[in-house]
Amino acid sequence: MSRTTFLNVDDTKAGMADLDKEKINKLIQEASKNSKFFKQQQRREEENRRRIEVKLSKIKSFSNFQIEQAEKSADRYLNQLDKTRDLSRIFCHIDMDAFYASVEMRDNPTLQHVPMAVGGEGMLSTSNYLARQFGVRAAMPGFIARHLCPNLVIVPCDFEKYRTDSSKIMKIISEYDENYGSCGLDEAFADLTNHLQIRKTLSEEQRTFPKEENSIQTIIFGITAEETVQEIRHRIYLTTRLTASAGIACNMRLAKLCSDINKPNGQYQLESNVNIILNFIRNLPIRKIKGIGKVVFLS
DNA sequence: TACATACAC
DNA sequence: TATGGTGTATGTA
Repeated sequence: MSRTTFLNVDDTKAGMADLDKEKINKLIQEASKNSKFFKQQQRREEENRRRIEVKLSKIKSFSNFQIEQAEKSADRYLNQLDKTRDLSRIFCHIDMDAFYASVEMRDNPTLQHVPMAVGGEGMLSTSNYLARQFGVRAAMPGFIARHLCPNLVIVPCDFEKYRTDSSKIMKIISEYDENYGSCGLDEAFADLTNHLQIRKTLSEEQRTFPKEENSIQTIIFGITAEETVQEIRHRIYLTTRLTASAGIACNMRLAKLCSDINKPNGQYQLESNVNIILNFIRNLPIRKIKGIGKVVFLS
């Protein structure tokens, strides 16, 4: 669940590809202007522009010699990092699809075919995919969301309920990596390397799960990382009736990037091959990298 | 070191 | 009419 800032709709997340961004941004501006918040943001933007100017003029003042030295030292550092590169492990990142919204839709089917969001009038936590079509997103105030989507249904947060589902999900993940790490209620990382070794010795029965809850039909999952993650997602669905997306790669950051690719209810594996990985990173929009937000992106 | 800012969920 | 709460990392005085 990411942040939408006051001026522009954040189109970097799933479900926002074909929106009329110009129209949405205009509506957001219309609803925001004259507010204290808006003026505060404008002041900060101005301050940031000034800081970027200072940086640029500093960059211009560097001599060719200084630039060469800096490049050399960067290369030395990169060389060092190259040596520490480890492609031998396999991580996965599990990311629940529109988590709070999905829980509410599961528990109240009348919400399933309407644009809805979870949160308060002051601030929304997340929205379902139908609402995202209107530009309604996490971290957007409810009253602005209503400008974008007058029929929006807003459901209050019920963290107790989300925590219950979350702990069921985390329990499943822990069976694949006892040292898994969670990130909020709807995300987790697991290092599957050890499990994949052990998995080779598991019987077919141990890799078999019912197709549906209480169904006699079953699915047998194979021993690859891809199939292991399918198994995890399937088990999460069996237990919670919620869908998850997942990414598989040789480290956590790459796995996280991969979980976004086939969202919702999909997964993507990045091959552990240096050239493939470098190519993947090269083609990445810079905003997708952890730590690069709106402000750093502009500078 | 303290305080502010940016970022993520 | 109106824009959260919490934690971490990083930059700056």
